Amino acid sequence: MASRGINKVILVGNLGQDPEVRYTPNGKAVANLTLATSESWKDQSGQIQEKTEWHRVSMFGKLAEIAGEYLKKGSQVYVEGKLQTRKWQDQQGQDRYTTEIVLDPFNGVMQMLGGGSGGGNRGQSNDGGGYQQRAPQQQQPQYQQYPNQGGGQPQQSRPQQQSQQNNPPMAEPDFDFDDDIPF
Amino acid sequence: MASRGINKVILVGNLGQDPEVRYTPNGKAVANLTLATSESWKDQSGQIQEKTEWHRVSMFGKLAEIAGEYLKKGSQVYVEGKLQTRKWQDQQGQDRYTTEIVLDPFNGVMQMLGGGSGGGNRGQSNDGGGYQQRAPQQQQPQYQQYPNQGGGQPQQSRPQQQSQQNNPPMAEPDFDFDDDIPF
Amino acid sequence: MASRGINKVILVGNLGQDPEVRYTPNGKAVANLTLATSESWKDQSGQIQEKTEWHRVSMFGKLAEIAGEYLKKGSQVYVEGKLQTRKWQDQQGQDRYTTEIVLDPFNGVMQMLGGGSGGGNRGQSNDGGGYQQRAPQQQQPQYQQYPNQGGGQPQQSRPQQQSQQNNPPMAEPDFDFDDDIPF
Amino acid sequence: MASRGINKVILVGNLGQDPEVRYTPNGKAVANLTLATSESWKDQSGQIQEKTEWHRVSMFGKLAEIAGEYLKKGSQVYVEGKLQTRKWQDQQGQDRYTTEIVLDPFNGVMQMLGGGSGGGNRGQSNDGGGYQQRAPQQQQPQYQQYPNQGGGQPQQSRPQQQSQQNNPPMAEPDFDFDDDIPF
DNA sequence: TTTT
DNA sequence: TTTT
Repeated sequence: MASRGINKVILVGNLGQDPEVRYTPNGKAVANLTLATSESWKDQSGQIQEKTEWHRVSMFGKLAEIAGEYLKKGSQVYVEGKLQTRKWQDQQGQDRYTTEIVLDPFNGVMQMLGGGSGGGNRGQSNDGGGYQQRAPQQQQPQYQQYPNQGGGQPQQSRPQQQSQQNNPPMAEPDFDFDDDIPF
Repeated sequence: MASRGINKVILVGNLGQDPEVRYTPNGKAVANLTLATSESWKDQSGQIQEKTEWHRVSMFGKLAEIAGEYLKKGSQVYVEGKLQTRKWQDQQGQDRYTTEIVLDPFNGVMQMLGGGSGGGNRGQSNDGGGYQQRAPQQQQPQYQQYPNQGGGQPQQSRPQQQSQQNNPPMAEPDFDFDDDIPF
Repeated sequence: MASRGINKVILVGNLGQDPEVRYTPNGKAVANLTLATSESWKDQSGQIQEKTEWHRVSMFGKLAEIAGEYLKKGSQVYVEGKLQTRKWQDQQGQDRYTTEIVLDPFNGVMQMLGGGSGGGNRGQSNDGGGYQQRAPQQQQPQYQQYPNQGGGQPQQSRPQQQSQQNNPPMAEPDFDFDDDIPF
Repeated sequence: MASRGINKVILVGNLGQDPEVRYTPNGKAVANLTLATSESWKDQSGQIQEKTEWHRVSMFGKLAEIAGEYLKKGSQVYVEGKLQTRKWQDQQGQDRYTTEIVLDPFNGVMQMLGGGSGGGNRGQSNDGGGYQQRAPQQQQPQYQQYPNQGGGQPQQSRPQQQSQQNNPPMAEPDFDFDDDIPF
């Protein structure tokens, strides 16, 4: 993975809702987080102002499973990834663009914050909670992209469904992401 | 400027075109850069693939002036700022969202890269070229937001014009940004 | 503050001990934190290995006061600053070098993590806990460096004392840092 | 590679000298860079002050080879790695500590800046110059640490030599780093 | 020791 | 639309 340029996003924020985790036909997890970061300052009249920024964060595979298992609404988390803008069509067939923070296996870092009793873990299962997870590296690149499954399984046709509505379709990985890869 | 959360973007890339610099009625500069970062990798068949990501970068005041003076199409630049998503209406009155990297006086860093003959400077004027510019800090907060000018000068009505088309309006600062502040 | 180059450190870790806070003759706070970050991995025999890295973090003024008030041993914190290596003499008069992460008013960010009941606050005083503090900007540069006090107060001769021992002297700010500056 | 904490350093600077590249008995490259970052500002009397910070940067394997081939004194480079402090003994047997920025296969990023004629490449060989190199991921962890070679080749006894002098020994990787790994 |  |  060479590149000309650096594309890095670092966020520390709280989840606005439980992670959305979906599975590809091959059983790979894809998680979307909605993360809030906020700034507050005193305005000219001395009033405290606050502004919250919401971020869409996407991750895949093992990271997505960990997110689904340990994060919930309100959890505080550190994420590091790259900016990616995707084009999609809304109901009217118009082009729309959505920018997300994507954690891929080469740049993605996620760390749950506030370990101990104050941590952001779901339920009691605290094992591994509070541990950063670097996106596991892809060991042996596979020869099939996730969206173009050749097999006979019925496609879940996720993209098509979503392109009919006014919300962007779920992020898709731009790297190999296949059943046989152990993450 | 307290905050709950970290919202940081770091990019190193090349400008896709000369910076767009506009001026507010009060004479303050606003610059928009279009920055490319690209990744390349070998795909499964051994072919080299390349993917370019385009980023909108906005800066204000002195930083914007420096960008306008020293950067041009092709310039390589380091920028550090925050993610910000703005809502606007397109011609059809539909809500649209645009995500930008905003360099404000508290977090913004810009540095021109590749000094010397290979630098990204426009023309011969090299004074200060190749120098990083931290967004100058606001010394004395002023009492008027940039968009709500009270004076008698004719507004340049930039937002309105742009909300009639299908491109997002220019970014506006979310901090004080007034004539009397020396940046 | 122009610069040629970027010098940025981002840490998320836990304090190994309560912050050390000292005061200059002018009453300005200087805080030193000892921050642990650790990595764990499976070694070749499948054993889990862990390695902890310890970092010295220095901050000044308001940030130092906040650290002293809200952080304690074990607190989890995000810090962003710059790398700085200082030279000092040990008891034998030999040159020694110590590298620290310095949070100055232009680049420093500190954010307490794990808000709520799990937060890292000392005692009950939770006001402001869990809030990031950007190093306050210096409003009006003053004309006296912290170490060269002209007044009649007895110098606390901190550096001299410490240069007699085998521990590095406390970090000193490399920016204006004077009584009249409101931070 | 899980971790509790974030340990990240991002530098953009110029090399103070050509990279030092050495080879382990197994033929793996280890490179040390000396990187300058500088800040300049106007002091109280209006004089421009400048302060340069020097950083030791260590990298291994393929990254080290690229550094040795394409970087030279004066080259501008982006590096991203982690902070690591190593303990060593000087001639007098006293403990000394040296802090470095280490680019390991999991976090290391290096990008040569200032492509084109102003680039920092050595000689004419420009192939691949100006390309970022992420530290290649270790595909198959091997069972022998670099310093503990079992084979019959004569050790180059690098550490011992250096521990006799007052300069720190060369950095050593804290991860598997063996002949059979293709980087 | 670099760079501007 | 950039860059290599």
